[in-house]
Amino acid sequence: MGTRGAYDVRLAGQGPVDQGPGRSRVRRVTIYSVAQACGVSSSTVSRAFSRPDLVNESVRQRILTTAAEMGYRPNRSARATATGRTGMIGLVVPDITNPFLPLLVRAVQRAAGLADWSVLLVDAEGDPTAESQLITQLQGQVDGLILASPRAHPVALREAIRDLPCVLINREIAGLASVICDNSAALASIGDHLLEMGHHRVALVGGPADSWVAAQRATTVRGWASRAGVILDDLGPFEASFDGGRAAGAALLTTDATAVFAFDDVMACGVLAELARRGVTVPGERSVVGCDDVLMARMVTPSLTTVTAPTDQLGSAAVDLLDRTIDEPRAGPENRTLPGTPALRESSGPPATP
Amino acid sequence: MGTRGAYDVRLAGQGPVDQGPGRSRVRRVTIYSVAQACGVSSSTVSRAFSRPDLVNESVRQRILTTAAEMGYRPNRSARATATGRTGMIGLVVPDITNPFLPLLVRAVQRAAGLADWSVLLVDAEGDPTAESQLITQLQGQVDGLILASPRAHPVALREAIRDLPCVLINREIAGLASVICDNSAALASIGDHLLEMGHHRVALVGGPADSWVAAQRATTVRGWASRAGVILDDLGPFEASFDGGRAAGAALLTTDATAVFAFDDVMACGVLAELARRGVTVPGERSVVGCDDVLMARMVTPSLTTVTAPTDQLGSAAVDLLDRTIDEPRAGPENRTLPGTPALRESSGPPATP
DNA sequence: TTGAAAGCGCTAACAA
DNA sequence: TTGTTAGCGCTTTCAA
Repeated sequence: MGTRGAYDVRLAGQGPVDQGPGRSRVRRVTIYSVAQACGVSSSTVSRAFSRPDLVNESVRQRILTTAAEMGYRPNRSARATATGRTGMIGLVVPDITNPFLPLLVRAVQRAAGLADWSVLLVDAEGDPTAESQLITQLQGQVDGLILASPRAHPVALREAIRDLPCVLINREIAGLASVICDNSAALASIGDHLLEMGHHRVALVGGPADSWVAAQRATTVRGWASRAGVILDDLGPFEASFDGGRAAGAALLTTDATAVFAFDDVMACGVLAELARRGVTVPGERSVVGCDDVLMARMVTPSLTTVTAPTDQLGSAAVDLLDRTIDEPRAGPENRTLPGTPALRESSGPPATP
Repeated sequence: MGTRGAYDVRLAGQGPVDQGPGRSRVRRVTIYSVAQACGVSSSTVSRAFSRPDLVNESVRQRILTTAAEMGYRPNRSARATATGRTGMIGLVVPDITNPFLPLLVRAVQRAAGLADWSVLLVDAEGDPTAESQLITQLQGQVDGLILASPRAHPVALREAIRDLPCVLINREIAGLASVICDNSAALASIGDHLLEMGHHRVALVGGPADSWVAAQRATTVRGWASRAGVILDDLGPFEASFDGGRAAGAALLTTDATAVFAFDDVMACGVLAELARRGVTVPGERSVVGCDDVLMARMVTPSLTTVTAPTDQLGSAAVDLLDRTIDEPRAGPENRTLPGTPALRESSGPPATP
């Protein structure tokens, strides 16, 4: 006799159901109780939910109705033990207080929800080594991983990931799938615009030295400057924070650059604040350009010229790639690139003609 | 013979283990493989991880070592089916792009992590009715719920929560546990400070009409004003957003108030921006006070006088209460109140004497 | 289209 | 302190 047989018998009985060791919850609604109420077998109820096509339409309707009446909710854990899939993906972010990340989190959650996935968010609180530890802890708890611009060392990352399907956002590591926001065209276009307005000397405020994104953006700006024949003051690296931006603002004033590309919007806000503190006008005396287009970029005064990241597409592309990686683990890692778009606002304008 | 017996036999055999229907993953490391490698029973391995005190020290060490070597990771889903506990809590936020929430999310995650809980973050994207739906979907997936300043209707909330243990943050609903940030003392103290500096007419920029927090803060400010004998211009309600703040800024200029309490920092930033746009100086012509002390409050120019919320304590108190609610479901709901603290910055000062 | 039965990996009574 | 065993709620063969 199978284990289930005994259970069925008990369920049919009158006495209180022994919920097993250590449990004393209210009797839960399971496929068995629904099955009994419908006069069908538990397998049919199971199928009604997970393989609806395999069940007679009218029977299915009946099951769905009574299940709803009884308040049945499939037990995800049980399903997970049976199928080997948890239906969850881990989303690891380096620092949830970075205002770009909530936008990305929302995008990922939305896309994941459409594919009926839950998202386990994990915040490394700005500590790169924590990233790999947290990933290790996610092993066995999720079906796959999305790592948003991870800062951890590639070797540590690989080790932590093991053979969990994984997609990177805004970072490339050989052998792993990734979704990249390419800001080169947008930054070049903003650069050209600055040039047209009369900026012939431009500064670059570099982000952290170990940041993949910072390196990308720096390369882009340097490339544009040399192509455009613009003198570039290469400042940094700075910490990618508001205070880092203030330091950069101070450094900027030691140069003759009339415009500046900051690593991201947060730093650009720091630059704006420092310039304001010192009575330097924007865009009159200096034009300031950010990157990402976080909510704050519209809120500061003057509002920030920046590059809008395609957050929603980044999120859904990441989920999409992860989906494939999970379904076909042996397919080579796919990489996708999405362009940012320029957003010209108040912080850029023609330089004051002295 | 129990189900396990058959499995053990198979494991001991040579042929490839049938991973069950639909599965073709690499053979996973389970307590059984570890047990076999150690020459102990699977229960001992299980205990070594979940009840270490019940296992002989030396045996335990051996198990832990070989488990680590083999790369064993406990399967949370299996544990969950067996114990009826998922080890996860759901954290529902009304709108993750509200800059106060990432701080709270981090606090909750940190506290939860210490209690060995994972956090399933769910974002209602600003839609109050979505909140209850999302909560319903969490049923059977989490052991408990933390609802951060939920906006949904109490009846809908109750229905969605059912008998899931639940703790509210910054909202009170009869019968549910809650953790509240009480800003009344801090706001009154800031108010007194304004008064001392010579502000005798003050405006209140109210948040959304259906917001519990907005109602609390409004009541507090009104109470302070009447006690202090200050004329209060009661503006609003406004949308709790940057643009709502701008609208409020415009409305503020129709009054003679020299200082303003905004519902929260985001709105205060909107007020600042609108005043700046119109060439009104802060704090010279108007003083502006926010609430929450989000990161942005330090970043704007002038920096924002506000009330600092005890984010970390809110998070750990919520987790703590949830812990109790889960362990003792029949204990009455506990409520805890934590005070905010005043943060005087640049946006408040003596009114210009014309 | 359905049901019986075995099994997912783990826990926890119970007995030894 | 350890092993035996039944069971958690679900999925999925296999046979009917």
